[in-house]
Amino acid sequence: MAGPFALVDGNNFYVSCERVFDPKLAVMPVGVLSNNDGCFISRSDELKALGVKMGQPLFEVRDLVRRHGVQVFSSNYTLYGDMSRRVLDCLQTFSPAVEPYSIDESFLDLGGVPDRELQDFGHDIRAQVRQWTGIPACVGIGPSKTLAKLANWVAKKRPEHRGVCIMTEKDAQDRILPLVPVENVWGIGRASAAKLAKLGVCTAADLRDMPLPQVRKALTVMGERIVCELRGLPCLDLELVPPTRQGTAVTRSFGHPVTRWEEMREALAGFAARAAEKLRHHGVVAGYAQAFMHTNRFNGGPQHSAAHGVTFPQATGDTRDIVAAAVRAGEAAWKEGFRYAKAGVVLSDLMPCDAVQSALFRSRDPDRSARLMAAMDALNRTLGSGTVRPASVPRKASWAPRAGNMSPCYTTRLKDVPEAKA
DNA sequence: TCTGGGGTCCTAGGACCC
DNA sequence: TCTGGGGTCCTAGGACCC
Repeated sequence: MAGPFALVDGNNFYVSCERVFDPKLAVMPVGVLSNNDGCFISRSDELKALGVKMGQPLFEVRDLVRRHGVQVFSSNYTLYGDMSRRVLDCLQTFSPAVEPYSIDESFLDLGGVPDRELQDFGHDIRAQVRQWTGIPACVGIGPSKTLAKLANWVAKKRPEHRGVCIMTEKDAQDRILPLVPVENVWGIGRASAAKLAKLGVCTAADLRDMPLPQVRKALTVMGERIVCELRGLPCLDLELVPPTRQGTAVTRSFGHPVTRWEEMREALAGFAARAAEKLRHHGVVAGYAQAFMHTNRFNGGPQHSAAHGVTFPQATGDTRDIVAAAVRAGEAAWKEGFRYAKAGVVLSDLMPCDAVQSALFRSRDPDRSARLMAAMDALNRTLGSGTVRPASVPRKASWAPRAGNMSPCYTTRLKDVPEAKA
């Protein structure tokens, strides 16, 4: 196990992406909404100061949004994904071992950087990410991933650190851990925090100092691992090769309630086609497909929630198989007379394409299928997604999620590239 | 009226087997 | 009337993450 580890995290990442391309947003309260323009999932500091919470529904704060001129964006994952890649390119110049952890966070192995240089190194990372991409970031450094995460949280919360917090030394840990509420430790959520509170464990330091058997009893093996990491004994290494995934899903809330099977069928077919693309992108096939749908659980109307699955005779990545299975499963789950708010297609039992067990009676020649899918993916990549699609998927979805204020794809679509006049 | 999406891991409990 | 024990596998559900 190497280390120390750094965690680099883009501040208010989606909001920062919007700000890079629209400088007048810099001093305004800005928020980015979840799909379907539902909840706030990224907030500028100004918006946080107005009291808008993470995950808060837009409709609850409409008044405040109007009064304060809050700039509200629909999420633009094409933009955020591309910005994320640029940040990653930048980080890779600082360490040969970088683990992208989420769209806005990466772990770096800083083995080989002398302790006394870590502070400057952290500031260099921050400055270069800012200069190359325009994204403000914070850096936390510690002997384990959990302590690096915790240091990053401190760097973000406490301005006196100027965006970089080093927790490699024991005395820094002893100083800082008592100040961090235990629910801010990576892996401790609401339920665990409530359990710990009953035991009088309130801070990261309290948790670190718990006897292991007691931790195990309260939080199982996960808790034990967290405590070891808090003590500076790394249990988690960088994951430099992404683990093979267990499943993949495409699910959406609808822009309006869906009441007709016809519309649901189109939606499921579209989700299935997209899920099949994701499979092929990862070089895997699926053995099982599930469709689910449910009504709006918030509105007190008649509720229905159902799921149905189909096992493939032979694991497949062929859009035609997956769409057919999803529609069949959906038909079994469908019940007339409800206002459906959301549906999805989940694929599981994934395995690498080359490990597929041949079915005794197969309906398709796998080589022909693979060639057809590759051709279709290539066309959709170059000519735009949805150019070639199953006949059951309409060009424009009637149930499409709301996206009232989407920013341009500044970095990935030629007509959206910003113009500069010199 | 309006409340996201996509993952991972662990555990408990039932089915099944010898 | 008395009615085993221990293992595996699978699934559903909870908890957590961003």
